[in-house]
Amino acid sequence: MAINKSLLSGSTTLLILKLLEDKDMYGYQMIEVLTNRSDNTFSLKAGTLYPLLHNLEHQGMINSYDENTDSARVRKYYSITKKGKGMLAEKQNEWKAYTSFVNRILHGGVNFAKVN
Amino acid sequence: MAINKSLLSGSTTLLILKLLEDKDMYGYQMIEVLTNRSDNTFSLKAGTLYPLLHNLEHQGMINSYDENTDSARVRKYYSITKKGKGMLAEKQNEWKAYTSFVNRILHGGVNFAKVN
DNA sequence: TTCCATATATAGATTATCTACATATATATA
DNA sequence: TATATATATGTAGATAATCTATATATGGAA
Repeated sequence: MAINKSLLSGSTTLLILKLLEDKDMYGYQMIEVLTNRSDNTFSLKAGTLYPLLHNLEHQGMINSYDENTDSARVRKYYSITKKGKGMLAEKQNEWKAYTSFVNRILHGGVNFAKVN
Repeated sequence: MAINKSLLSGSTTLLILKLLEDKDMYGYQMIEVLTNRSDNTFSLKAGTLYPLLHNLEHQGMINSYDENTDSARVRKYYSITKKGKGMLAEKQNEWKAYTSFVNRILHGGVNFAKVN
């Protein structure tokens, strides 16, 4: 399997799809969850997330629906589609392959003995 | 520790510095080694590598010297500097922190129970 | 009422990587 | 011998992911 170059930077998509696999969420909530789960070391910026969500929806990976709470405020929830689940599986494999590769370089191991 | 955003895409620098920690190498050789170690799934492009090497040298992370073989061909070898080793240590920590975070999202675990 | 948190959105800048091209030598093959 | 392929380094311009900055609007707290 060739490693998709977009993964090198694009792990944000992987994270978003994974969150939505668990449950429907709205954008601001995703930012909060990711910040909390990383102990505040990682924070996805709103200016990164919203265009990404629009793009994923355009590609048919996720769907959106407005949820009217009792107040005037409207939250835009997203759900993952079947196609999106396929993309998630793919990106998870790529993530695993790429991190295995980098870790092999960083820590050596059986393949490190290979002649160069 | 806040995760340096440049790591999300910039793991190439980490790989290069790690290779040079082991031994001096020339550019084309780095490309070959990384390709081989990844079982041909990853290939760093020359157009990516050479500007990156020039940049790292400009920053004082690596030094270069020409090695004249008996033939007319000249290979440009690079060695890592003390400063470069510092950068390598930093980037290794960031790599570890970021991959731990993503893996926590992907696989759940103790911190997964946190309330959102 | 004023400030901060919540919530979504877009424009423009930055940066890493890519493709494509250029140059030159070494080696293998037709 | 000629020609293609591998080795080796380099730059220019394009693409894509993310960022900062800005805009808008509501809810709640000081």
